[in-house]
Amino acid sequence: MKYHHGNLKEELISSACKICEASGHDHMSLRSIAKEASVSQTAPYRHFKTKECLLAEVSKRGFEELTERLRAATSEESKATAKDRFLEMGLAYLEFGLEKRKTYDLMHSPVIDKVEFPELLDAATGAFEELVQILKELFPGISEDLLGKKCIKFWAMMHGLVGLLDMKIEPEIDTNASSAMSVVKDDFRSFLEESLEI
Amino acid sequence: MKYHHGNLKEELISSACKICEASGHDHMSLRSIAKEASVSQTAPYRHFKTKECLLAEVSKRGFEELTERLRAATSEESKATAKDRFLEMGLAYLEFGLEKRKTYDLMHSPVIDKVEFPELLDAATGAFEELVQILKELFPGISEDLLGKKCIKFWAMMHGLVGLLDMKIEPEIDTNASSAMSVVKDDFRSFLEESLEI
DNA sequence: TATTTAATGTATTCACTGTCAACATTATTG
DNA sequence: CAATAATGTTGACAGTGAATACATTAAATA
Repeated sequence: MKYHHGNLKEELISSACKICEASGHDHMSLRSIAKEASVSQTAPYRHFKTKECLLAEVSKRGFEELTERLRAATSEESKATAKDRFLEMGLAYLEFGLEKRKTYDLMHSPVIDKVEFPELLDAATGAFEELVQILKELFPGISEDLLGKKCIKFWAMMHGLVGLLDMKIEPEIDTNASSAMSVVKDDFRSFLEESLEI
Repeated sequence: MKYHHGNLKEELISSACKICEASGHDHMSLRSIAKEASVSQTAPYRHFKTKECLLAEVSKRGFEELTERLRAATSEESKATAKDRFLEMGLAYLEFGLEKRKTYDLMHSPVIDKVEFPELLDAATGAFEELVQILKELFPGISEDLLGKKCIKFWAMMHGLVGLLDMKIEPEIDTNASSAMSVVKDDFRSFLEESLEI
């Protein structure tokens, strides 16, 4: 058992990611993270000025993974049409939001002020940029103005949908057909397609 | 200074609401709430089994106010068309989300599991029902299936938009015209109108 | 009305948290 | 090889949610 860990920073981050996805970001304590990395409770302070900095890093990793998934979904290698790749992107966004629900929460939690973490903001913007790119391809020559609207519309719908899928607020209408989940499962394509129009 | 407060439960809730909107739900401590109500730090436990129960109450009040605002916006007294009242509702939702941002965060925070608080879930569903009603009026005889889709689409867009307006994730396109805020200010009506189509 | 009983508020304590300062060990470098 | 920087540990502090035992008052009952 050597005194110096060697790669503690990385290990702390991955421990934090693990705990986050397992228990949610409000159950992430520095002590538990340190314990997970088999290190003393104050060791993290050699690598992160504050707990928030570590959380910001976890959040950043989340956005990076999201970006990666969105990029993969819209990869031109698939030789699908731009529209199909756009639809794949919507699905990828939702899948990420549902698979990594707790991380997704952290990424959008107000406990981390993105303004204080430029790299986090960059990572978040990077994910957004994937959307901008595919929409530019889908609508060649589109005005910046209209492009912005389409982006926001799509992003808001996706973000809102992920939120709804967990809230279980459902109207008192036919609970089977009307659940948010059913929209995703049965009609997500048309749901998304429609979002292209403005 | 009498020993028994008389109306402590209510005062605790309003103190909690105050602190929530002032500092955000992750800065709400039972001690600060109790202090705000000029009472000992364990007094809240006579009225709330756990802190989460108090937070749930604050969240519930939030949904009730939202419901009230949505109802007012769609009130038939205005004699406006159903469509106009629907648009007013969208605006009211956004206004609530922006004015009471921190409370809105609590209302959608995963720290409160709505399944454990039926009354909270009812309050949340109540707000949703306002949307269901106006859409039923707007589309007489609409199928339950389609109604559900329209509801979810609107709700997701509104929820997503409120989230985006605070995140400040903006694409690297014209930052003035493309900001989420500008969509709200300049084109919210058409943005919303379009959301009616499916 | 008198007395019992339930409701409500307090004081004390506990384990846990983020953070800090002081110290120990190891790696780096002149 | 010695000095110094980097990295990890120990122990402490104030603030947190929560539980317990106790104090005070309101309500119910005889």
